[in-house]
Amino acid sequence: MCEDRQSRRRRDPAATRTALLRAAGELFAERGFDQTTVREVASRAEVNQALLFRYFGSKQELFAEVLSHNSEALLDGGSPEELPRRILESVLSEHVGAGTEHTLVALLRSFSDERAARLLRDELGGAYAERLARFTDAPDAELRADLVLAWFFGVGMMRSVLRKSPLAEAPTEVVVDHLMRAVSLLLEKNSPTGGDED
Amino acid sequence: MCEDRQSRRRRDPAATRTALLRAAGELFAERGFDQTTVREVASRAEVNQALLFRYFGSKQELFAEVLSHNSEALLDGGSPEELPRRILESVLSEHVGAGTEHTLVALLRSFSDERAARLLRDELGGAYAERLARFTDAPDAELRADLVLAWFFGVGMMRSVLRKSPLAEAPTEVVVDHLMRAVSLLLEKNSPTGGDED
DNA sequence: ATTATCTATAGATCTATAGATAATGC
DNA sequence: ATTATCTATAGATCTATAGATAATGC
Repeated sequence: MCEDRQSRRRRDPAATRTALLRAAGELFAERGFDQTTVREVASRAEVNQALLFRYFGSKQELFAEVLSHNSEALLDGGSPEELPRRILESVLSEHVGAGTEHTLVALLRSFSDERAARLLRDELGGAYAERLARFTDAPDAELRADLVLAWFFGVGMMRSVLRKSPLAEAPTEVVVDHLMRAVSLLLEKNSPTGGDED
Repeated sequence: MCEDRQSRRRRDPAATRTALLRAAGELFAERGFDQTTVREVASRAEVNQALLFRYFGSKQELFAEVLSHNSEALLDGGSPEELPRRILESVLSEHVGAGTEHTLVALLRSFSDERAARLLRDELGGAYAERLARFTDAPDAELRADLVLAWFFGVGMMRSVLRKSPLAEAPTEVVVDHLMRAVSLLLEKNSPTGGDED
């Protein structure tokens, strides 16, 4: 019998690519790398599944592109002093929404995948931590930055991924306040002319 | 032709069960829930794969049992005052090793799986956070406990799962010192009679 | 006789590719 | 003519189960 076939999409490579990237961003954020299938991505993008491979080569390369795309926007999207707060708010908000860049939740949901983890460690972790390290002149600045980043990720994980109460229900500002207070301890700058230290 | 079959294991239900639990604990810690297959578990336990289902019903139930088993040991395994430090050390150490109870790394690697996440949120998260909340009498004690737990998990994740430098190479004591200092801020007790704290 | 252990496989995935079809650009 | 899009499927998983086999306990 004549199955009704998918109506053929208009030829528009750029739009197809963009649609795939966007759908992938949403789905990775909703389910993580593992649990997202290429068929779901294609389906949400309203694109044939084979095109995903034509444009990105593999599911993993697609993920890498999503991550670097979204991270650039976050790292360079505002004043440097506000970066810690911006990262924090990105992992706290789960509005996997409309036009704007996605949150870091995609990343948080993908920690457990070996291949995704390598990307995180090598490309992203480095970029975020390096920026945070600039906030302090302590000799172990990079370690402190890692600890702060780990906190942000951990909180985002428990709140947006795990949805543990009461953290999941707490107002963003309350969470941000608590964290920023403790973080300023770790990342404070001791002015070289002899400020006090902890 | 006559394939050489698996030599039949001695009948010992208790030992079989234990072997499966132990192998599962190791593998979940090494690879997480998703990436661990029941065949690997059975193989490491030197047990036929079908027995896993006989004894635990499903992969998910096996995971639940591993988690609760390991957590009990951690929660009740020492002085209450030392609990934060014990949790922290558990996520920092990755010695997925011999006889002793496993670390929490199994848990950390499984955040992204929906089914595993439910277990974490409902059973474990609750137990750990509740214990931590006892350390402070702040009105938002439970939220603070969540934030501390999130930090521990986040640090464990970046160190043991992601293996990000320099965090992955830092000595345990250094990491513990940094965290415990900041944590004492969040969990301090303002004794009503006005003694000194921490 | 009971039941722990094992074999074999159903059934349900999922990624990736080869090659057919048809819309565009020259 | 070129190449974006689509069909169909190979090939490789993985969980779970039905039923055969054999070790134990009475």
